[in-house]
Amino acid sequence: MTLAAVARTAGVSVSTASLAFSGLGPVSDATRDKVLAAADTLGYSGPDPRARSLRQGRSGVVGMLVENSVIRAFRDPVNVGMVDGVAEVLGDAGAGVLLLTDAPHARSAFDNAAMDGMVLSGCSPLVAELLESLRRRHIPTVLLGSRARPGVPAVDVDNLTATEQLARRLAELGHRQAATVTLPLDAAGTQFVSPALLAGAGGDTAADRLRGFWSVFPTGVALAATDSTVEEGERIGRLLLDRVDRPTAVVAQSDLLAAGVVRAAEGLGLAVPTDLSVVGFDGIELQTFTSHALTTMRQPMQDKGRTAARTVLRLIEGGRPRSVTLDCEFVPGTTIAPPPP
Amino acid sequence: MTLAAVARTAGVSVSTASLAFSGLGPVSDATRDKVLAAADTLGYSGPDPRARSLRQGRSGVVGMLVENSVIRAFRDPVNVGMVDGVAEVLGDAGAGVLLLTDAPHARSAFDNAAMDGMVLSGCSPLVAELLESLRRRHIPTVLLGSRARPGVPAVDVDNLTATEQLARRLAELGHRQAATVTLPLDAAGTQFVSPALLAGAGGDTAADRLRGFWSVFPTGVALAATDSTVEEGERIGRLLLDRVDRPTAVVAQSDLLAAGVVRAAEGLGLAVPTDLSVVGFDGIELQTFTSHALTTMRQPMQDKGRTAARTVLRLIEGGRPRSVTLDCEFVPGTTIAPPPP
DNA sequence: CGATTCGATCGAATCGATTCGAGTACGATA
DNA sequence: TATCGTACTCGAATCGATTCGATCGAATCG
Repeated sequence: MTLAAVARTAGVSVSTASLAFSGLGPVSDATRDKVLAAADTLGYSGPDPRARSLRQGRSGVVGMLVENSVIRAFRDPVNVGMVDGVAEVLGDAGAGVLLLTDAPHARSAFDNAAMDGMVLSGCSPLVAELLESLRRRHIPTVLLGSRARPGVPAVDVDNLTATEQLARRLAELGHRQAATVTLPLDAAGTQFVSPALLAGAGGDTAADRLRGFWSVFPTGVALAATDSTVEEGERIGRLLLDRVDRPTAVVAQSDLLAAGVVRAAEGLGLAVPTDLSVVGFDGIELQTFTSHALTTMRQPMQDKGRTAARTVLRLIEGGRPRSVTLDCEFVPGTTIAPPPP
Repeated sequence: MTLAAVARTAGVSVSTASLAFSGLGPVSDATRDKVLAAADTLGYSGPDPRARSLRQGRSGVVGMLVENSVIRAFRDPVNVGMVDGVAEVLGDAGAGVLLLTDAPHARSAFDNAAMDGMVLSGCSPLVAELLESLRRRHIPTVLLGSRARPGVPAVDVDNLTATEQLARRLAELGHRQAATVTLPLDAAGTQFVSPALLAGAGGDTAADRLRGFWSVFPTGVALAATDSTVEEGERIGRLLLDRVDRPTAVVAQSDLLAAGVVRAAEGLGLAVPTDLSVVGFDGIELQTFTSHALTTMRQPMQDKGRTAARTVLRLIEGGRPRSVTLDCEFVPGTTIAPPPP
């Protein structure tokens, strides 16, 4: 069923039929009715999106990349929130969301799909490569959760300052011996993070949060997780708490990691916050994970997604939107206290 | 940058350039090199997916619909697992996943996006309407988690039998007074579910699981949740446990709901499983939610997604794949015991 | 040496719409 | 009645590839 067939049946030209359907051009009521009637008779269900997108030069689809597999990415509510924000704004704009991962097997879809724009979230080691591919294809791109690049605006929170604020609270409570659990820092899976290593690192989330931590606790131990999960937080937490120089406070770079640290502490018979203070990052709803109200920094996940989507839409329309830094909000919680005497 | 420009620069015809690029036709090495060199010079990044999809009649995109908003859908790991399975298989096939919701604002994307096929998950009240739209557009569709329709195969587990097995375990332990918490049953948000109401219902997940429950406990009370969340499970759980005819066992239709019921019980000072037995459904990893190992029926979420994706791919290729029913596996857990004397 | 075959290349049709400029007919105005 | 304007309608170009059948040249075979 093509528009041509409908036009023939209705006894009008293809162009008129097109106008009648889209409701754009001046078409008499009689003609429009004829066309719609013919379409109905023939079971024509509207113009073929493929043809339309070729002609119009846009497909009405925006790609959204999340790190790792879908299942790993969406284990963290932060990613879910961001995708939700993106989907909401794009949906309102009549666009669809093509869900992509940086897994190797999804690469072909990434390279071959028709997309008008792209939201690249996370700081995958592949980002540079993917960006280059998108640049060659002239696909307007927005980074979500990493630093802007020339010609590629970014949407993020100020990770450094936010973490600094958290660390400062701990310092003000009297903590001198603090440690941190970072998000994955590099592809190599380094565990013990030294300042030297960080110097070479870029402006990733993990690196910025670590800088914020070190700006308050310059000698604090930093261990990197391999994933942002409760289990991994528990594992690293145990490593930290087993050290001879056991910290009195832990700054975890995500709430999931923080929940793991709390668990590790309780597993070792330490009370939170009396024996150990713990702060997280993200502000996801955690009642379901621990009985504590986690002290953390809430970041606006959905707003990040919405803003990224709006930014990419503006790019698609030819605008030159600027990068956006959104604000975090401190969540007091009940997992910090002065260090034990 | 078009293929035509590349062909001109390389001094060959467009058709030859196309053959050289796709690597399909017989092209001499010399020619191929010339074409690729020209492409490189001009910064041509491969054929335009829009044009290609028009000509080939397929876009390399398969839609996947989840219920509610992204954030609500992905609060339940079951949906995440299914999307992961779908993404995995489609990725391997070189296809992309267009993530759609049944929210009103996403409708335009649903109707206008170029898709070769569609996986409709859940039992949204809109399913009938969406199916009709897809039928008119001749988009091959697979249902995931609801009953097959004429011409539309489905992938699901045997919800009735699986729930029956769970209920039977409870009966065998001596329970006579059991209640159930169902997933949302209808758009109206009915809370107290009567057999009469169920008779009119279709073959939805919630209805089938309820039938399984009633086939063992014909007089058991059934309350419907409005959502599959821990909070909602706790709310309904309290309602059930406040009744004068307090049940000694609760069959929750999802693990999240079950976790909520466990919480409600503990909140009322009841011990699980001594005072109250609770079973769930799904087999998601719940260590993070309760200290109990939930007794439940594990359903293969990712496999459901994978199977649905394979089925839709077969449909796209013109095959006539059959509906598939996957198996569940009983997870003993520690939340059931004989009823208190 | 002529006929046959095969590999490489090309031209042109095609996918299904959108869109622009041109054209037509009708009614209104002077 | 002639002219102008308005409201519709149409034809044709275009988007950027893929693909089929035809052609051409060289190599192989009898």
